[in-house]
Amino acid sequence: MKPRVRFAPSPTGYLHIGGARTALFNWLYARHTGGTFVLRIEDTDAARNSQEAVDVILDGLRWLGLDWDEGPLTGDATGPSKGDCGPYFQSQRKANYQRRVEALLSRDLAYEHEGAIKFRMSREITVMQDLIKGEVRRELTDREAVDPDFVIMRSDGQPVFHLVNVIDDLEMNITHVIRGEDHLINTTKHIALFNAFGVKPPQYAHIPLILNGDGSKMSKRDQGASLSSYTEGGFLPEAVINYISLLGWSPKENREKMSLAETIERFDLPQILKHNARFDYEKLLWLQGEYARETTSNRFYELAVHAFAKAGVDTNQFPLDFVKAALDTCKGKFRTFNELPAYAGFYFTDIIEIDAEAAKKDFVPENKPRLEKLRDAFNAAPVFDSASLESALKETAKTLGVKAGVLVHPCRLAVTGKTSGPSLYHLLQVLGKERVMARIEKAIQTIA
RNA sequence: GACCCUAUGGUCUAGCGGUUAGGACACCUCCCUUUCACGGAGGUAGCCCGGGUUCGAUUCCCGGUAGGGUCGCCA
Repeated sequence: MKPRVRFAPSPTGYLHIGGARTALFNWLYARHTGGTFVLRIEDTDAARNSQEAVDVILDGLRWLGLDWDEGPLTGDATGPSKGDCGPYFQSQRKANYQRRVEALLSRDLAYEHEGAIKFRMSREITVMQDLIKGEVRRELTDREAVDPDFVIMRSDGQPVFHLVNVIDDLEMNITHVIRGEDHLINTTKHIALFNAFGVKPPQYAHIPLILNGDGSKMSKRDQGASLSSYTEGGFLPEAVINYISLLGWSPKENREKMSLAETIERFDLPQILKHNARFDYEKLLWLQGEYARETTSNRFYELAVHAFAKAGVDTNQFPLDFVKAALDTCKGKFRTFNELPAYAGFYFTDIIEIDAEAAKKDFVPENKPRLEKLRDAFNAAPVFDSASLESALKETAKTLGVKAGVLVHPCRLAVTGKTSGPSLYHLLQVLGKERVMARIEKAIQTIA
């Protein structure tokens, strides 16, 4: 039988990076084995659910490219879905839970207590086989020793997580439960419930957690905790996927940067690590830079233009050829697209901001005649292209008896306002003679 | 407090009963270069501690310590 796995998030208004990684591992396992990836929304807690919160999850998974074979098509709990095991919203499965609870009640496997329904839990030591952790023997905690039974239906008639999770996994024929290690201890309850329903439990694979860089628990507000920090942070989904796939899983053979196809090919449960991983933002940035460098032209332009738009710069005000040429000089030189407006904003404004520190160093009196000479040389260049400008600058430097860098730095500062950026000669060509001459002239004027 | 999981450089990891303990990110140096980035060449840095098993433990076992998780009419 082909594996059936599921990602069963609760709509809380954001998608945690750890949740995204759980979804990824489930998805990878399904794709690797030719199995089925089911998306189920655990919205039993009506108080904190909304369609918007569900959309955050659906949009996040779509952005990552984690398509589901069964599950909702929209964030509307009563809306359309695909697959034969629906509804895929727990809020729409009340009747199933009710029926199951009654079955337990009738067999005295559950009982009413203060209006709630409690499940009769065994006091025996539970031994379970986890695909990742191996054999886990669980004794009762001190509280469980007092009362091992647990609530499966609240006094207001709402079913509780443990119950619905098990019933849905059972009714959706889930074969492998791949979930965070925070559920490891819950598993004894789940196995007991499966047994009570007379069904063999699925196989469990508890994956390690993702912690902050300092080893503390990663909560909502921490850097990188929410998937939205990447979707809005100028990241490429393939970079995020690649990075989180490496957290708690190893492809062996010293591989780091891998295509999705290769990850699917290599992914399997036995290679999942047992220990938690810390989130390393720098390494993510490195992968992001690698992938950004490789983006195809049109996608690159699209993402770049979007990044400028977010920063309040409408590149559509400029000729398309100019925009493309400008962006071409930036490719491979930054990491997240959100860095781009600061990196290349000088192309799209006439009011450039000059780095004050750099100005103190480069806009000094002795550089004034040099910049004037350079201006004249540029002005006299037969063609205003990178090659001509480069030779014009180098000739000027030679004439002045200085190294090229002596002219390069003030020139860059004059036309971009910054000390680093795209290749100087290329950016000069893209900027065009008119803008370049004006900016150099302006810089000359500011020097006493 | 009880119960559970885990432990290789700062981080992600490979690995093994005998290895110069490998790779990647980050960091440092140098080269390339107009800057930055890329690329290239080097470098600093690691098997948590204590017992045991063994001719020999980073590797196997036990204990400790540390980190993480769970103990809800949340999911």
